Amino acid sequence: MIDGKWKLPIICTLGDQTMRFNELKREIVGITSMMLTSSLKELEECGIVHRESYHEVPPKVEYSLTDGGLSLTPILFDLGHWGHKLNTTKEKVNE
Amino acid sequence: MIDGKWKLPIICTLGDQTMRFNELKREIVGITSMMLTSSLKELEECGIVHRESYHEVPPKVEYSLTDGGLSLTPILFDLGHWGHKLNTTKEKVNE
DNA sequence: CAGTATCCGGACAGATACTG
DNA sequence: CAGTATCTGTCCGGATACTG
Repeated sequence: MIDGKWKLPIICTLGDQTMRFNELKREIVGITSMMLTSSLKELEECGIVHRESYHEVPPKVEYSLTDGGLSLTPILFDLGHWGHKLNTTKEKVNE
Repeated sequence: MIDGKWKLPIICTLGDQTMRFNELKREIVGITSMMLTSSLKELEECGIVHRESYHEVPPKVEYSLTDGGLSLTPILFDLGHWGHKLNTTKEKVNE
């Protein structure tokens, strides 16, 4: 569901903010327009990301997490903690 | 870290049990020896899975989750719950 | 029983160039 | 600004056959 290399970085970067396309692109180092576009589209289809498009010139599109997406972040936070703890434990063993 | 198609199924199947190679292979539908071997090896290197090998004939190898691996399961459980809730919400919207 | 060796196809990430 | 189109290479997963 959140597969692909960039979904997690996007969700974490977005957090509780509302960001525009190029803001995200600048924040997420190494991502290309293509990857960002396709990842955002999939996240939107999953109901994780909300997309607000203003039909203006120049175009303006804002992305934010839906409630569903927001409810994922604490779990991701736990997961991050778990990964960190696991690594420090491993380092201790290696010493 | 837990990428690849089979890591999660393996962790979930293992749970708090100790299982042998072919037990896992039988339980996890569709997995091949290769995938199971390589996934188990990576999980072992991450410190998630413990491997106990008895040098007998016929060979006997038992796999179980380490404490680190066990501490992951509740998070995975939350994640599963989250995914489920997200889907049911989406279905409601589609109705 | 518990793997290893080898080959193969397809999906995906990335680079580049272009557009409304 | 916010994307799309196209091409390309790589790597992962899968099938099959073999082994201590």
